Amino acid sequence: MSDRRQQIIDTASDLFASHGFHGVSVHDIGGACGISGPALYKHFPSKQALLAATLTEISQTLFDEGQRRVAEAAGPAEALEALIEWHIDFALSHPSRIVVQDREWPNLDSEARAATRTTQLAYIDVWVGVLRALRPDLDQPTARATVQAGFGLLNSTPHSARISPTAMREVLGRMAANALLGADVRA
Amino acid sequence: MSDRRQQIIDTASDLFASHGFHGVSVHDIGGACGISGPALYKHFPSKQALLAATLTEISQTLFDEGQRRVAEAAGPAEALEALIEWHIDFALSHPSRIVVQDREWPNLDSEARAATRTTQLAYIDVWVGVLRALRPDLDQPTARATVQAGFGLLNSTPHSARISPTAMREVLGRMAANALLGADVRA
DNA sequence: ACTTCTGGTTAACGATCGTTAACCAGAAGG
DNA sequence: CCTTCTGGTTAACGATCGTTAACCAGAAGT
Repeated sequence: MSDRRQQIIDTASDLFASHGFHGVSVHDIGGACGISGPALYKHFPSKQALLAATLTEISQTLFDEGQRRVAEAAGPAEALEALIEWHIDFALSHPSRIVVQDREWPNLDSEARAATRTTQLAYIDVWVGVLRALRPDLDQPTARATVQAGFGLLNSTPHSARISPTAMREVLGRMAANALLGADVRA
Repeated sequence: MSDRRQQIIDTASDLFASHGFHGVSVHDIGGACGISGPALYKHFPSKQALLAATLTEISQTLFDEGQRRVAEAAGPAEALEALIEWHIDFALSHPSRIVVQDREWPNLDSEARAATRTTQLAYIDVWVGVLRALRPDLDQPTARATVQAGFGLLNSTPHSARISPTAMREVLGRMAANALLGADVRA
């Protein structure tokens, strides 16, 4: 079964992150999996479908686990803390997924793009719900923009400098909490 | 003279942002400029060189103006405020440049990549200098990671824009200041 | 034991890409 | 008036790409 399928997704994710969707050939992907070229078509109907599988897997994982952690949290403050920790953990342990997710979605055909967009929006709205419980002053569009800026902050990890994962976790967690919750430090 | 050259850079920047470097052909770029295909080679020696010109222009602009605004500022707090405002203005008015800058640099050859990396690092260090004046507790690697996370936050604009530019400016400015300066709101 | 299914292989096709070549209209300069 | 330079054109080349076709070894099913 699809031990292979998952291996292909993992491998392709790394390659897409490094060179971009159009910068990687099916021959490259197959080769990195120990098989070659057209063998991919035994697992995916096209190269685009492989990208689509990668992207939907990511957004589904983020959404499912995010929702789970919110449901388990004692209150909105704990929920936000749990979301931040979850997103940081995912971004630190799967940097190439993060890169692919916000770099390659224009390369999807319109149906796959709509599908992942829906799941991404659902994930955003998990955050928005928690955030608005803590900051009722924010209307929904503003809360969405705020959350998306928070993602930009957290997703900067793969591009960023060399400090230890532990230190990075601390830096990002503090920055995200301050960005999302803080009263204006400027007068 | 190179009215055309600049037009090509501007046009290519938009196309690269929409479809990725390898997703756009020289025929596409030329066509969008009203000329066609190989005419580009009268202005740039290769497609990669066009991308390199785009990226160096962006990083140089960010660095030059950033440095200028810091030099004109009355103190570190005003300098940081000026940097935030400058970066937001640039990101809001040139979203495709922002996208291209942090998406396409793996597609450069190694010398061009090194060159733009140097300028980007210089821009980061402008921020780092200002930030460490305000937060002497941060060592340099941590300050760099902090600044880069701040860029991630500010650079999220192109992926987000569903509120007015004015509102976005306010949201991002507040979030960035809190992320960079705020004392930990958790405790 | 025979058939079917699964997941590979290599070869080949048509399309498209970046790039070069050959050519040319018009402005600039002497 | 002749030459040179500038910035275009179209045609063509070789490489590479995604995809399909044809084939095949081995496991599984009956």
